[in-house]
Amino acid sequence: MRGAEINTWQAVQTEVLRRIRAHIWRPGDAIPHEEALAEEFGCARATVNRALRQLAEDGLLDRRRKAGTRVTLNPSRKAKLDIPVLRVEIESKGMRYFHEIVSREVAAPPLAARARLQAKPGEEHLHLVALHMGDDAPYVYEDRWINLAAVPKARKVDFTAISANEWLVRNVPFEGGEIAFSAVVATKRDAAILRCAQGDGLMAIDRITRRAGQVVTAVRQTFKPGYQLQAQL
Amino acid sequence: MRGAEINTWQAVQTEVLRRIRAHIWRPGDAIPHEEALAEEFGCARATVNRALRQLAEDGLLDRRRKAGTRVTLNPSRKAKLDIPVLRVEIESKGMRYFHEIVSREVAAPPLAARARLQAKPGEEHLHLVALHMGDDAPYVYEDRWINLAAVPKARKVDFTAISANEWLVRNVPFEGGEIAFSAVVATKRDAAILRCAQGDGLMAIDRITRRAGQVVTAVRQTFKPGYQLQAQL
DNA sequence: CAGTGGTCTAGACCACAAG
DNA sequence: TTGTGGTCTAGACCACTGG
Repeated sequence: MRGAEINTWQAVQTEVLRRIRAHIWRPGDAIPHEEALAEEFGCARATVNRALRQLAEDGLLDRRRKAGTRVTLNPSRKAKLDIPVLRVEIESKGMRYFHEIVSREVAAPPLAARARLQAKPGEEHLHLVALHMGDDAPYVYEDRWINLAAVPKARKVDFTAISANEWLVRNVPFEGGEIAFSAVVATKRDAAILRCAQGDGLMAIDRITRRAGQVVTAVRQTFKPGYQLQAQL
Repeated sequence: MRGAEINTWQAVQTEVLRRIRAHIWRPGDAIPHEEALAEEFGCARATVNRALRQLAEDGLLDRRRKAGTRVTLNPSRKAKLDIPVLRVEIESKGMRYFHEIVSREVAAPPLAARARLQAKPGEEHLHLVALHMGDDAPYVYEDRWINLAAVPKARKVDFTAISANEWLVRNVPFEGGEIAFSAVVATKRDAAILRCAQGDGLMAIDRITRRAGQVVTAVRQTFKPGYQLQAQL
């Protein structure tokens, strides 16, 4: 007899995965088309489509109209990173969250920052330096520019009551942006603010958030020594 | 007259997104149920479902049976990272790829590595240290343990012809794993291998890959100074 | 218990791209 | 040109969970 019927998309996906892992279908091979699989499994084509579509999104299959479906040759491992609001991240580790504003000014950004902000010379931005603490120890320190032309309301917000990140997330729906991770060496200033040693290796995250073609905010967050960013494969 | 009909799942998604961004539906609010939206948009419920399901996967909506659909209160920004095979990454930057084996031995891993490998004392593993080059300059240096109990074939593979990563991806279908990013300071040894200065800040990636409950391989990759990991939000 | 999302089906038409 | 995936529909039943 045949095994249990394969008539849910998860079951189809599991079976297809099994065949890929068992090398019944090898990297680069074409697999049967949806209609054929639907007939074999005894389910609707939409069910097969749902299963294969997700495997394609996960990078295990390559699908093209007319060309059919193939097992990906060079599967790039995809990691999904959650970048939570810092308060949530710190509190989820069981620590008490607190943050303080180190400095706040309205000014025209210097040349280096202007490029990232797509700002014209002399255009005023809000410049915030803030420190996020977990259990009274520095956790991350951020240097942020907020485009007042895009977010005029920000000029009057009390960012000691709510962090800039959190306020922006809640009040300025963003449409996209870029994020980059790099490793830096703690400068004397970094060390003083984060209470670490000069020369420590620190993780830095640079983010740019856009809306309607404008840059809403650009921020560099510098994490305490030993910080790890984790994800599942 | 009404605008163009909303009868593709992308159009539904766009319209829902617009309402979230325009704060017509605010964070924490419940939105109409699928059937109501389907009627409003003049499309099938399955179409609405497809649109909302993906928004939920992206973290913008919370959906629960009976409770309905709500706009997520603390949207964590999700970044999708592609971790390609290094050869592909380097070649995609227009550089010529080359790699060399620094050392290769079969040995029982030391205590520190044993934990990550879930290995018993005395269990033999393949220990590989390799250097990946882009245009004859060191790009990343990796220290890898391969579990020979899980992958006996690896013992005889010529890893000068194909990198361990690439061989494993093609020959040992993995089922999952963890990845962690951190910042380290270049040791004297790191500096010698990567041809950088001792004390430079370096990005390090630790990966563990599993299959059938076993650890297949654990690797630490240390990148050249200035390396950035980029992603879209 | 009953409301809501989750999924399946059978059929249809469309969009894209390989040959 | 034509095969293949992409999507929509209308209806149905199921699974979970809030009240």
